[in-house]
Amino acid sequence: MAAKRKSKGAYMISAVAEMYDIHPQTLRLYEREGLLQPSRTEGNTRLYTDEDLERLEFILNLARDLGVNIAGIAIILQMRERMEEMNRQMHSFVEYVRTEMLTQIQNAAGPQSKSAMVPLRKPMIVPRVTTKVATVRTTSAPRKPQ
Amino acid sequence: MAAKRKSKGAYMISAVAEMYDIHPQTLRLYEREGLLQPSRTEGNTRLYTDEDLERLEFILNLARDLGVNIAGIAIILQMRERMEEMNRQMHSFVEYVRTEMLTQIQNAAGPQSKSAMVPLRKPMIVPRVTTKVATVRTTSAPRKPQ
DNA sequence: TTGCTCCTCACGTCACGTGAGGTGGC
DNA sequence: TTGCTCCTCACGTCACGTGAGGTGGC
Repeated sequence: MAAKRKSKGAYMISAVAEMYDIHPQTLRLYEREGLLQPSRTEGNTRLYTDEDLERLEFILNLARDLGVNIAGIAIILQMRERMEEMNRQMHSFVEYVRTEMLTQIQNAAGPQSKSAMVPLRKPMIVPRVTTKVATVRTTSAPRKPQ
Repeated sequence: MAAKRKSKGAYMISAVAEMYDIHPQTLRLYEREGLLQPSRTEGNTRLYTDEDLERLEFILNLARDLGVNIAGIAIILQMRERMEEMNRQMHSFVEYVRTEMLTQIQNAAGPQSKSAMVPLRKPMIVPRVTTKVATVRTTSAPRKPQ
């Protein structure tokens, strides 16, 4: 359940704290532990972009709902990035194959024999992938807010 | 650093505890929390297979060296399985493309025109992927053994 | 000045690991 | 019997979240 927010904004710590019902010290803690890197104004005040907030939502989902500690969140964030990168590579590979295959076939057949092209033996199956974090089967209850 | 162990074994809890310098109660805790599912003898004694031990090593790496709590380990194990599945799909897709492409080109060209085949415009780049858990940039120190 | 920001220090609570204690089967 | 197993209960320690307290700039 993402909190509503305008796009292209930049928020000071108290605004973010209110939006997500989180203590400002907790936001500073997450930064100190390397989970979030908001930019700063010249006066050293933290500024949270929409990208930071998307990341924060992910973090809060892990911390509050799933009870993951900070070390775990750091690793999960890394794995999420790795999976997104895999996804990008996969899709660009699929795209490459699609176009390159046509080119190859046309080259091989020559301009006069378009009718020689036949359908693929089986459909190309592009793996569907999500980087969302699912429910968990551990019995340890998430930490209650303190 | 994996501890040495014979393949195809099945180990009782005290053997595993000694091999990995871990308290038997901790092994029972990990099972209760859903991280490990060793089989049981008819007399209800836990039996750890090599597969269980491989999983245990992964768990201990996360818990001891990286300081991840149980909820985090559960999620990371899920993500690891998902990434391994992605890898399998990716490689089978690559294999499919390799063979299907040849078939297509040969079909299109007909038996008489093998020379019409040209090299691909650019090499096929198969994404390289690892499901290992890397070092972490959080500053929180792992829990000391107690 | 007011209301924000920054920071450090400290404390309460909970999860995790472990120890004790009692049971039962090979 | 011995030495393992099973289980539950309980405790010490640490991480996480939060509050207080003092500073400084718009």
